[in-house]
Amino acid sequence: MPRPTKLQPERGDAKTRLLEAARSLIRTRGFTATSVGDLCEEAGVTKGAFFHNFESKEALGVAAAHFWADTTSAFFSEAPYHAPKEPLQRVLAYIEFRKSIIEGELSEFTCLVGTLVQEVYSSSPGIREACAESIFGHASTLEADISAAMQAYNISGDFTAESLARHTQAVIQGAFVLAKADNNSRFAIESLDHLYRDICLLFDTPNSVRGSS
Amino acid sequence: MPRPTKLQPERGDAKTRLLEAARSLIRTRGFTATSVGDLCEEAGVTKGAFFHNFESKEALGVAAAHFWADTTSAFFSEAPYHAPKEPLQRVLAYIEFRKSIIEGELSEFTCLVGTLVQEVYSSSPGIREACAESIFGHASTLEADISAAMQAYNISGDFTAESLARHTQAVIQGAFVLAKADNNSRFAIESLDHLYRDICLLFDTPNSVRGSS
DNA sequence: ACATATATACCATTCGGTCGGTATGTATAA
DNA sequence: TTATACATACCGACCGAATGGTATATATGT
Repeated sequence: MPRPTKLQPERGDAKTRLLEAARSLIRTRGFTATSVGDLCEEAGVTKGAFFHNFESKEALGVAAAHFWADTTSAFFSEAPYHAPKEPLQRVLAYIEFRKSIIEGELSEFTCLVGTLVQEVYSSSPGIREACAESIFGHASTLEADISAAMQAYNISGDFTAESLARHTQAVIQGAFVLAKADNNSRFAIESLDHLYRDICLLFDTPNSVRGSS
Repeated sequence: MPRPTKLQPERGDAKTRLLEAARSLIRTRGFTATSVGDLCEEAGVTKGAFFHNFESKEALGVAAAHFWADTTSAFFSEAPYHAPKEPLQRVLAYIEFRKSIIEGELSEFTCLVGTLVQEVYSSSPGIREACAESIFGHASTLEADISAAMQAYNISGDFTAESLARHTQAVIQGAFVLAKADNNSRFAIESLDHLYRDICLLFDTPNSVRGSS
């Protein structure tokens, strides 16, 4: 049973606070550069609480990736881009929504698991796998709309709903890399505009083979 | 004047060996998780040599990013994708070339500066800037061909040669993130296929406005 | 000889992690 | 109710190892 901590009871239980601290600090500094002490300080918790709730720093990394998957999937499932009646419009609305949430500090809109997996893919299989679940799990939430759009437009190119869903995530992840390099969000927006245009073309041109059968 | 080291003279001077060690280790473990001791061991060099050649670990990070920019720009300028006579074909050949060099271990084909900048964009402005120079510098090498192709096909959409060049790099960087999450190169290839198709559509459809003036 | 390049011993600090202890909640039973 | 018993959650001092960095010595090329 979680319980408010003694030190700062108003902030809730230690585990959640540590996961929130991890989300914030890892997005800013990276996983390795974030020490257990940093996390405890940010969470207002002691090391005892840390190692009571997590077996190791790596276990916190895995938990942070799961926490990210859970919170983001709730966030996206409640987002307004599901409203349009046409499936293609929902896909395009998703991209517009992704653009709209690019605001404020880089560490506030970039992806925790994308950063995390680049850093530890080789040294921590557990974290890598949890990140993969988050990324590809989110991608899969787009598949139904893409698939319906492909049927509606009678598309039968040499790609699939799954591959296009994954590609959108690749563009988004790459957009974040460019944004961090540029220390500015403008090129991330720019790439999402390219993605938007590319998907329009994919669904609205003679080049995307429209079968007649 | 560089000089072969005493310990392993056949491997050349310490500075170059440290930069090569950095390229390899940082791509595998990340920057923070790579210690100065690790670098020295991998390079077959002592700490004295390290701090003689680099003022600090961060300075090595900056130098490693410049080293990456130099070696990759030489590599790409000699690559065969410049051969086609049509500019659009050169752009497409570039993407095919990028696909063709996705081979072997993840740490052998992924991008040093893309990984590096995700990790330290906030904590080390010097490294961030060096990474940005490498990424956007490489993107700019594509601009002439894209621009020429846009003129040849009389394209006047709401994008530019610069933006498309950057977008290709976003896709490539994102493809590497997905590859690391999946611990496999297949989805990286898949995204480059999407990029290839998208560029074909962009240059070969009624949807890309072909002005008559 | 003299500047440069490499080697080695060493230092203060920080790291992830451990451990004994305390405070709080809950189940049981008189 | 109240006393007892036990489990859970948190605290904070402490540990050995590793960290980035320094100081000094030595080797090499001109």
